[in-house]
Amino acid sequence: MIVNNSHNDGARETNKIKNRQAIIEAGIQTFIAKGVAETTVRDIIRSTGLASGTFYNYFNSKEEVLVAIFDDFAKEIGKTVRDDDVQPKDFEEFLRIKLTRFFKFVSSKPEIFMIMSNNHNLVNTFSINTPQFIIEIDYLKEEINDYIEKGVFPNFDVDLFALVIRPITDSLAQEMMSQKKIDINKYTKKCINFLTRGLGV
Amino acid sequence: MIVNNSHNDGARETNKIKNRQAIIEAGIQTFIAKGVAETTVRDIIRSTGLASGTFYNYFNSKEEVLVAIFDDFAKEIGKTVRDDDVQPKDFEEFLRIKLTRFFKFVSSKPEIFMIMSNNHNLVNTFSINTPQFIIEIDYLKEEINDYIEKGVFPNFDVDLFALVIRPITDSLAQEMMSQKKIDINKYTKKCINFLTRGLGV
Amino acid sequence: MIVNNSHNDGARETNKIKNRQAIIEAGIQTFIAKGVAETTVRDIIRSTGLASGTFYNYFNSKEEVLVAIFDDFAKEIGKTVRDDDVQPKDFEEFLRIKLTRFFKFVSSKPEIFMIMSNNHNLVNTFSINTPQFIIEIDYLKEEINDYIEKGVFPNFDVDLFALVIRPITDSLAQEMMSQKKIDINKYTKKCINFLTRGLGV
Amino acid sequence: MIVNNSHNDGARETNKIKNRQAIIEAGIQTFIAKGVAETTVRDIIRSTGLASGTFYNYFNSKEEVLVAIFDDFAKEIGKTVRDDDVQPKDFEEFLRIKLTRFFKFVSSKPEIFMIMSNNHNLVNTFSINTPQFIIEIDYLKEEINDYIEKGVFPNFDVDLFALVIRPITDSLAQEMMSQKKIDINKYTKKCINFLTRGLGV
DNA sequence: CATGAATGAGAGTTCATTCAT
DNA sequence: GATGAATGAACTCTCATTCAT
Repeated sequence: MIVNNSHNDGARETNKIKNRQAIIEAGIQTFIAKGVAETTVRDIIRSTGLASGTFYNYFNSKEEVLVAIFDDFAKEIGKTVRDDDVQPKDFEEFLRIKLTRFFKFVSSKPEIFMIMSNNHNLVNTFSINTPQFIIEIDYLKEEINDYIEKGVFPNFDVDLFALVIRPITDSLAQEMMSQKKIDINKYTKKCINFLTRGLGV
Repeated sequence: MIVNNSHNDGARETNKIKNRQAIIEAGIQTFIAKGVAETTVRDIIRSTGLASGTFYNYFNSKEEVLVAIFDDFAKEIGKTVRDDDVQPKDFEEFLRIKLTRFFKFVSSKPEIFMIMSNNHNLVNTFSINTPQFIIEIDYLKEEINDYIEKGVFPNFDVDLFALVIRPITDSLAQEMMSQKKIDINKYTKKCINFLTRGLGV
Repeated sequence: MIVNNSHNDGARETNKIKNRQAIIEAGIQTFIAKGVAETTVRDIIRSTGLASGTFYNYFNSKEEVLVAIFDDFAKEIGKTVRDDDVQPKDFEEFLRIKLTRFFKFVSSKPEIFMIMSNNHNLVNTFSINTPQFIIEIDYLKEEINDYIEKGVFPNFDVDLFALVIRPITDSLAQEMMSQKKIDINKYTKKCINFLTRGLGV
Repeated sequence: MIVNNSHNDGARETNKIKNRQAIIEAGIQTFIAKGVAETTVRDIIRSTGLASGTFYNYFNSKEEVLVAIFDDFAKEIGKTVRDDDVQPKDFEEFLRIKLTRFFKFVSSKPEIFMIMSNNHNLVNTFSINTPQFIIEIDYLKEEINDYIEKGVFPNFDVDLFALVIRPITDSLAQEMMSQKKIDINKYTKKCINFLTRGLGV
């Protein structure tokens, strides 16, 4: 038996990334199809075509896959929303920029909301927190506090903002995604209005 | 000869109610202690002292217990918040009455929030919808619409209210319950302020 | 509530017989519907409307019900086939009388064959022996031996007859019952022919 | 680049065959010892020494094991009875060859008949049809029809033969196996006689 | 690093049976 | 004799995880 064992490490590395991504994709599809609680590691790995043992080279449990999915999502949302040279002239413009990007992103990646609004058992989960989400919210707070310090935004209850921004945008996003016609503009406006007035900014 | 043919089923009936309640209580404690996903039917039944088979005379799965817990909670919240002869003179007063009761009730019955903010796996906050919650929110909408029709409240976006009231109060309640000193007044005010202004009422 | 509890024993006795019969009927239907192996005591008692505990006043297991069904069947078959003043002039006529009655009876009471030819699991049972069947076959042997002694029938291998009569008639009966048009005459003749010649009578 | 990708699966493959056979053997012994209805999957797997979960890598239920046992038996019987260059000069010789082999085989492999004539519940003799038995009987019919076409056998009711051959040989085999002294010759002759005459060949 | 059969703890569930009413 | 909820042993089956190849 002759084996060419001189794998260049680039190929191996690529394959690792590919497998990890395959597991995550399979996880998304399986969580949507069966619901989180009903999904097993076997379900996920089965739909990748990889061997069951291979799963454990990448994750230790389906929960880790779930967190990876949400964290990836949070990171992407963060990057999308953040990545910016534009200087808003006030809080409303700030929100308009951020929220437009958020709702756009969500409508282009509906999977996360399909995972959350599953109808597979009697319990309908509608919000999940993972470490990355907390980081992203913290980053947002900092950014706002900067603007307040610089006098671009007036002073307001940023902690309250940080507390409600996720539940409110999640609710609106889920509502939006459940509509036949997805009207990003409408939900963005609604959200800006509600938040600026609610926070008195 | 006189025979009471009801087999003295009063006792039996009473026992059935007692057992059902025991399972629900055990469910609450176990969900808090182990987290929903990690709880098994056996965990619940074990801590009731009943036989394992007895569980299935009352529920078909732990999810059914979970729903029973949340539905009971929703019903109680609903009853507490609703039960009312007081006529509010405006929306702010209406919210003050309702939200005060809500936060009071929550602080007297923290179990549901302890179930929701579990830290047992990597996913550490979630929120749950059950049929009864939907019913209660619907009831609230009707009540508000009545007041709008009567001219007591001005016209505003009641659907938006219905959409955000749960996530916002849940977030605030969880925040409140995680504090050392529970300040019902503070959270009530914060919430009234945010909602009245946010909705422009 | 007033109840006349002075049951005359006749009524009670009647009720016992009625309940027993109800259980047997329910057993037949359930065995046909679900297959013997898959049927539980609860399945049987459920479809009688009686309480589960009541079952045990009549039978100790589903197998006892099964045996009761088959034994009743064997007894009835026996009575039908036996009940006779007619003196056959030879073995062929003897068989004609008996087998005609047998196939007629079977076609009027197909339940037993529906129990045996169930398709509920991979295993297709096609013959079941119970004590009463053995008794009935013994009785038949005696009758034949009498006729042989009296010189009405010639001498032949009655033990072989006793051994094959059940499997052969069962097979033919099942074949007959599976046809669209049930032709009693055809199967009777086929059977007489086969047996008289096979046994050399 | 040449890779032997078979992971030395020869050993693995061998082990799979060994395990499957072990389960079948354990099934035979357990069915004999406890009766089919009373045997559980656990009983079978326990007496193999394999882990309980391993059972389900091979079979889905005890019934599948039972069918495997009977099908293996049917296949072996078929091969034994069939495998032949000898040209019989008539139906009697044909039967003599086949039935001798059948009764010999049965007496060398009594397990199947021990499974069928269990005394573990009140029902104490039964017979089982599996796909392979049907195939083997069909094969036998074809063979006979060939000989009839060729004029080696006279025309006779082959369907009747196919219908009764199993029940009759089963009955005789069971009778034979229950004797202290197993007289293959006697039962073969009895069977040939009965069948040739019964079918008028 | 991938494979996939074996493992065995343990989850869910059933169900014959009991027994207080 | 009838009732039917409670019992708990025991069954079926799953599934995360391991590990030899």
